[in-house]
Amino acid sequence: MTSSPPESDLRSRQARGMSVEDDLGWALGVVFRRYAKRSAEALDDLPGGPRGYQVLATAAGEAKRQLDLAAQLGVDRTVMTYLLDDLEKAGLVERRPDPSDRRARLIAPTEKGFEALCDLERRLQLAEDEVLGGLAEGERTVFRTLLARLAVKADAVEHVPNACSIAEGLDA
Amino acid sequence: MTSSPPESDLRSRQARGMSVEDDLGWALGVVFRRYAKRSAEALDDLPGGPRGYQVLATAAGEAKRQLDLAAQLGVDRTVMTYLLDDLEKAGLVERRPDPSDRRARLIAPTEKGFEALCDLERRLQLAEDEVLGGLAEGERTVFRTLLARLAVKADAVEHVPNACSIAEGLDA
DNA sequence: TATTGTTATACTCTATAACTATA
DNA sequence: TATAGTTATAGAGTATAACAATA
Repeated sequence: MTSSPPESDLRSRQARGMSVEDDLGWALGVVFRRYAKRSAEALDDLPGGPRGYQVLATAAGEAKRQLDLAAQLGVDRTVMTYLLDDLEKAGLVERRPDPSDRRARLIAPTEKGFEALCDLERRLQLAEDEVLGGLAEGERTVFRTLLARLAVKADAVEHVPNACSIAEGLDA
Repeated sequence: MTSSPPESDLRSRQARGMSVEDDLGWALGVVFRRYAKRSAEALDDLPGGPRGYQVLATAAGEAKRQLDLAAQLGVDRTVMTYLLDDLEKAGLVERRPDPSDRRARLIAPTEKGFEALCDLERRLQLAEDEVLGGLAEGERTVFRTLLARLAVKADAVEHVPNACSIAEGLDA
């Protein structure tokens, strides 16, 4: 490996007199990458890693068609094919024919898939706890609450019809 | 474009009875991606995008050698070469010979680079404000503070010598 | 002999296009 | 004609390896 000799980004920022507290982007990136890294480790043996988990978790609620699953998780439908190939090979999900449309396949976790999901969720919980390790119990709650509000807002904004799609709908 | 028909991830989670507040990973991902998207838009015309900005901002403090810059930002040294090629072509940074080592190059923003940096920082501030838009003023401060503490902790943990490197140092 | 920086090459991930089978 | 899913292919982005110049 040639890259990333781990020198602290923080140290140099402080040396330059920049206030860390003022840089949302830096903090957000560090925390997110740390969580991403920890959860990727937790999901290491799962085909598709974090995305394999998302597929498993999403399909666990109710059997979903491949294309819907892809749309929901924001992955390309071709990627979804590969992802499901691997998960199916590992015996974690199965493709069932959709009785109402013979072109479509319904994706559902197998029994083994459900068991794996339980275990994975427990491991992810540990990763979360580790990331929040710097905060006291009460602070964690506050942080989670505020973050969740930002996320809900961001999620809504991102999916709200924009000016263009509204305009398209209007010219009827 | 075939991918990502924007259906709300949130809606489906709620339909499944999962509590959003409990899922740190989901919230962190949504908020981070939203910030990443907004800041990428803000840095659209800058060679290298967000990473070009990081290079510019880091080199602005004091001229740095390419390899140090690469290590600090966690990018491969070969990627740094391409990045600097583009930034130099745009007239934003210059490679100066290091007087103390003729192999090395010191990277420093040009005057144009400094001007661009000012403008970019202003644009990034707007992106930050947009992401934090869901919170009241006092809440923003709390959120920033808690996030910063997590980030500082995570940054330290990530760069602290681990058991292996400590052991290596011991057998002297 | 080791290190800085460059270049060429290979690999990984993802998207595009073309295909089949249904509708 | 349009859609669900598959496959093959091409395209970014990134890393690996070999190289020249210097230490």
